[in-house]
Amino acid sequence: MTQKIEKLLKDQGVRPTAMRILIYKYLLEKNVAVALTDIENAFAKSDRTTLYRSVKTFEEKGIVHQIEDGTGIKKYALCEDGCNCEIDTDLHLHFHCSTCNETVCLTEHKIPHINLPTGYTAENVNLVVKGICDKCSSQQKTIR
Amino acid sequence: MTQKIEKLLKDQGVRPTAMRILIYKYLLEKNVAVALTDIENAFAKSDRTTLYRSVKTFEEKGIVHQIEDGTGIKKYALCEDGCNCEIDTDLHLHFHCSTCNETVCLTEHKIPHINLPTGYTAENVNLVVKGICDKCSSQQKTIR
DNA sequence: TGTTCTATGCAATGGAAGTGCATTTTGGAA
DNA sequence: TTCCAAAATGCACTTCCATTGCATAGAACA
Repeated sequence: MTQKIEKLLKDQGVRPTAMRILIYKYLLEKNVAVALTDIENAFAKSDRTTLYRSVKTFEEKGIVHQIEDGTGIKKYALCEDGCNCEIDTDLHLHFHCSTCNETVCLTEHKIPHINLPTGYTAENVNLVVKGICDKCSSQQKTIR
Repeated sequence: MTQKIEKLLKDQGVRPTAMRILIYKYLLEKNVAVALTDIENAFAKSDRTTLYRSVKTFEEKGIVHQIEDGTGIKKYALCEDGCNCEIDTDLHLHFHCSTCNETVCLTEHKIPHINLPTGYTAENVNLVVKGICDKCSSQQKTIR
């Protein structure tokens, strides 16, 4: 496992330090997009700056992508296999649950093509749906 | 003009103070979504808190809507006539220009219906396209 | 006119992102 | 193996924006 991650990081041109491997593992086991603060809380021993810069590096090397989920807090999630973060092919929508406050990547849901007025050029599309996620809505049912 | 705004505010249950009328006028003449800082710069005389709370009140009363354009800075724009900020009817997309840094509401462009996985309920949809706006792209042409 | 509710202004707080610099660690060359 | 240079880490700050508490000014209404 660790070796796989190590190889993966190396392949992307990122030195597989102990901390980075841990961060990668953390992102892997969380299936939601996480904020820097989340990572910080998970690794109280490490400094925020290290985490910040590690994630930044991951982002530059195409290992994670940043998500703006409308909360104003930047979230990060691992890219899918073969993701180039390219417009019209890789862009999926994100769902932000207003109950549990988690943001998930709905990678199978591609963003439909958007027609813009003349003169406008799109470089990036960000689609966030806010509502209640499946976990929260099923919990609600159970309680009642 | 001022009287129209005054009536409009009253109708929405907002006391039409001098400051609020000015803010409303400002939002009206800007056809882009503005940040609190923008309003602050436009009215250096007034306190940031006043502006903050005025806009907040506007938002609560359905006079403006808040926009998350992916910059992490909250933007505000006047609601269209008859806008209820309702899903599937009023939701339009926003365009953020990475050159001039302005965010416009493309109100005529409604967001296509999104199919979510089972268990997910949508309350709100936010679609932001980032790229170059018409003004900036035509300027570029002119320069070259 | 007086009372009460609302709006305003000032000061301060808090959260998150980002930077500069010193120190440690790591990988590779000698 | 040892040493050097580059990269990573940790600490201390800074900045920017959002938000709140409290005291004061102002408006509406009895």
